Amino acid sequence: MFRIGELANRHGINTDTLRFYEKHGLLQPSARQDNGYRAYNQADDQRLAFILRAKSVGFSLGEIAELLSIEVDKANRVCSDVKELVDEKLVKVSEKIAELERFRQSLQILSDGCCGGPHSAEHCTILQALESFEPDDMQPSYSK
Amino acid sequence: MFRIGELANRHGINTDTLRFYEKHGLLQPSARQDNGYRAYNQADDQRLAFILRAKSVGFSLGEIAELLSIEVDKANRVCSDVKELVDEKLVKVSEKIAELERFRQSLQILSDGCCGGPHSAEHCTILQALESFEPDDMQPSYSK
DNA sequence: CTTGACCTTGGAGTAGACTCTAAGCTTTAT
DNA sequence: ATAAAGCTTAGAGTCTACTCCAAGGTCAAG
Repeated sequence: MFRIGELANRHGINTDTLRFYEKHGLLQPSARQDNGYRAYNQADDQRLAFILRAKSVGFSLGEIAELLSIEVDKANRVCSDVKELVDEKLVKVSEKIAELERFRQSLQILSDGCCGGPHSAEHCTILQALESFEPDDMQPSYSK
Repeated sequence: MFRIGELANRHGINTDTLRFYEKHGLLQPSARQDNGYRAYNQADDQRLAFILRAKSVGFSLGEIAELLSIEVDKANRVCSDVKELVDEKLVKVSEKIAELERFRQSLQILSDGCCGGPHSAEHCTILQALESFEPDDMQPSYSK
């Protein structure tokens, strides 16, 4: 049995985080001591580890709640239930990467076009681009 | 001279967004009509276009405020002031991409290991990984 | 018996970028 | 004349994942 501070410490997180997870239904302590202190057992510890691993691969707390609901009812769930969640997340992450890649390329084009020197910014190509170019003008041209 | 609705319409945004930008110092209407309505002129329109272009390449509103402060004082600023902001953003975006790439690879490994079929989730490799693997186990192994 | 570390609760604050609501005035169209 | 559309304001709500705060109870050490 661990108290909240011990459990938090074992996992390198804050006690507030544990109370936050509890409030959001991710991790209920299995019991309370007579004095009202939260009492976590081995299973709670493992559940927390599950949560933190899921977080480390990018799942949001909402998605983790879904994963947990399958985990606790494994016997009545199938692989495709689980894989579906992973694959949906894979799509979301890939889309976000694609968006950021577009940003990165636009920024790179802006950066490359600017001398970055001590000249007056009045003719700075970056500002000129932001003043009047269309977004398309900041896309890379694969044709050249 | 445009009223708030016209300006919002021309740029495909919400009037609330315009008021929000105003409150946050990004875009002040150059005048007010006698009835109190906001009156935007050509310069305001161009400033808004600048803001939206900067947004489209990934700048946050705070970063855009910095760009605007250089833009309006161009004559006394230099290229390196501008390029610095772009390059800092480039670093932030690249770091975020790197993080998401790690997520993507971990998720891909989880997905690849699972049959995704109608079998009981009791032996699902994804759940097993989240139950007991160390985060490193979900990194790709470049050695193979 | 006091100090300090730990625990409890409810609730507020943070960041970012809006989005919505309420109550009310103005303008435009019928 | 009236209804619909548009404008005003201040302020609240949304989402995510915490993080902090206040006021107070509990427990071990010195």
